[in-house]
Amino acid sequence: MPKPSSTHLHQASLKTSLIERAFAILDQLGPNGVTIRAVARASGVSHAAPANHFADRRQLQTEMAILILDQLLSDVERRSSVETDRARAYLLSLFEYSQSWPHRYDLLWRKDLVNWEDPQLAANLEEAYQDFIQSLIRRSPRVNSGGEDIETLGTALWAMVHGYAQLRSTRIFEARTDKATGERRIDAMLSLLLGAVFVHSGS
Amino acid sequence: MPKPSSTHLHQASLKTSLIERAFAILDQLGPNGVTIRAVARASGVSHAAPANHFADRRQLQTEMAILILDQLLSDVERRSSVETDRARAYLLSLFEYSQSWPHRYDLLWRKDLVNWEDPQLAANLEEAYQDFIQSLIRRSPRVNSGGEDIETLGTALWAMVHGYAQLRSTRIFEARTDKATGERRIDAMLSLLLGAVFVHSGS
DNA sequence: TGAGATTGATTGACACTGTCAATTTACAGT
DNA sequence: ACTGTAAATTGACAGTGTCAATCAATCTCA
Repeated sequence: MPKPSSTHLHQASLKTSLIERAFAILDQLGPNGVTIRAVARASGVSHAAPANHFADRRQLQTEMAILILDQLLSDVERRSSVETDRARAYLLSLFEYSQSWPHRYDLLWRKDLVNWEDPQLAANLEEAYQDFIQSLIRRSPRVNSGGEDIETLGTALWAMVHGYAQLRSTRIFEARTDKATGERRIDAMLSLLLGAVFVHSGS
Repeated sequence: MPKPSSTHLHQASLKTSLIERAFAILDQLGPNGVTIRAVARASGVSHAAPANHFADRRQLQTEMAILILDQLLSDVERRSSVETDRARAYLLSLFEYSQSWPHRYDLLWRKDLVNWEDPQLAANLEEAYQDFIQSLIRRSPRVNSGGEDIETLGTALWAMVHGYAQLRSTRIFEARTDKATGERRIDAMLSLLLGAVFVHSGS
């Protein structure tokens, strides 16, 4: 039960301050800039202070990843409230987030920087993914046979958006960071996959 | 015109030896293990020797990326010679390579480790991608309207395979490294996208 | 042949990094 | 007041990339 006042000389518990600064650095310098010492420096504490709150650099970044995923999912909710198609909300939010916060998105999927064995992180993603699949089923209950095809479709959609987001930051696939172009492209790809499949099986 | 003999005390020019060792380390320890000093150590030279052949650590890895892309494309050719569908050869090779050589595949797309502004690397990828698009067109010349749709389809396919390959190494999408399962999944996704589209417009 | 230049490797240093150990500081409870 | 605990500090160690100075061997050209 930590009191709102400080233990030492920091207002908020140092931990939240560290994470705040870490995000500022991440957005500016990318994942490589997020060093324990840089974060400590930016928070005005000694280089070993963070060790009291994060065992590792990896654990700091893992906790950041959890927050990033939270953010992303709240974007999904926001979008989902103005658009009826929840599955689309997932995919479009995924892409938009990756373009708006490239370094956060990068960090999220970096297996060497983030511990994906972390139960909370894994559970949160799993839950989101299952919800995504459910929203796909709800969207069109009478797709082919069992749920196997829907699972495949969901994987294909998510992977496609993710892959496009990642590849856009290299050279392949128009390297322009023009977000509008990217969104048009994503839209076309989605109707390609969604449209074709659902047309194929009824409707 | 370097003679086949050594300049100092190395048989082959040190540069190729360095790259060889670098690949061995990469395959074993992943991208983070490929440090200038480790490569030098493994080659039995001093820590600053590599500087004569690679300006940067980044440049070493960029040259490795070029070789990786070469390898991958030669896999495409090999597969393409036994399968008539060249577009499929691209996609299946892409996936198989990513599973057989996970660390090489990782390195290839790491923007912070590899310089994608490098003209040769960029040109090689661009050429491959255009060839892939061409093979898609050749596969089914009478798809919708212009080449715009094909371009979108190509992007969707490549992105999907790439995204699936990457996401498989986290937790989402069966984390099992069971290659067979992955290949079945990829196959299903491909027929989803390819099948649906082509069915949709003729055939 | 021999003198000079050039290439390639070495050593040593610097500023970083993550992490650990020992220490000091501040607070809480009895 | 004393003790104990939690948190922050200092200091060290082994790594890292990169740069400068040095040194050796080869090549070039007269």
